[in-house]
Amino acid sequence: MAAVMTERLIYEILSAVEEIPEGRVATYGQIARLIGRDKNARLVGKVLSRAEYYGKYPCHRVVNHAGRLAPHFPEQRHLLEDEGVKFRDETHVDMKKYQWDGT
DNA sequence: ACCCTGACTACCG
DNA sequence: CCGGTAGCCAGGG
Repeated sequence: MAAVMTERLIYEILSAVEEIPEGRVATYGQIARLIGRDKNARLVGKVLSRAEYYGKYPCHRVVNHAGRLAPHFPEQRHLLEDEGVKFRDETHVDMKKYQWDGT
């Protein structure tokens, strides 16, 4: 049963990620909140780290609360810049301007 | 059940 | 939004 719940969790997380508009970014906490699990931000990260295994989703549009890019995901910056997202430095997205409002 | 781990976060300072 | 600290909770061994 625990496995079943995980599968549903994965589905919910990926569905939420799929809603992030192009050129916008969301935080792990935001995604967790969207699926009604605001305490499970870390789990969101875990699922996204394996997202490519489940299918293709815009996981590059998810960053941490400070706009920091995900580790072990070198292409993330390039993918975001291609959508017009500006960076304040090598590793941080300008959250003030590009964080998705959830609508 | 216990312990460790992590693509996290809220809270200082 | 930097750095350190302390909660957090599902997974895997």
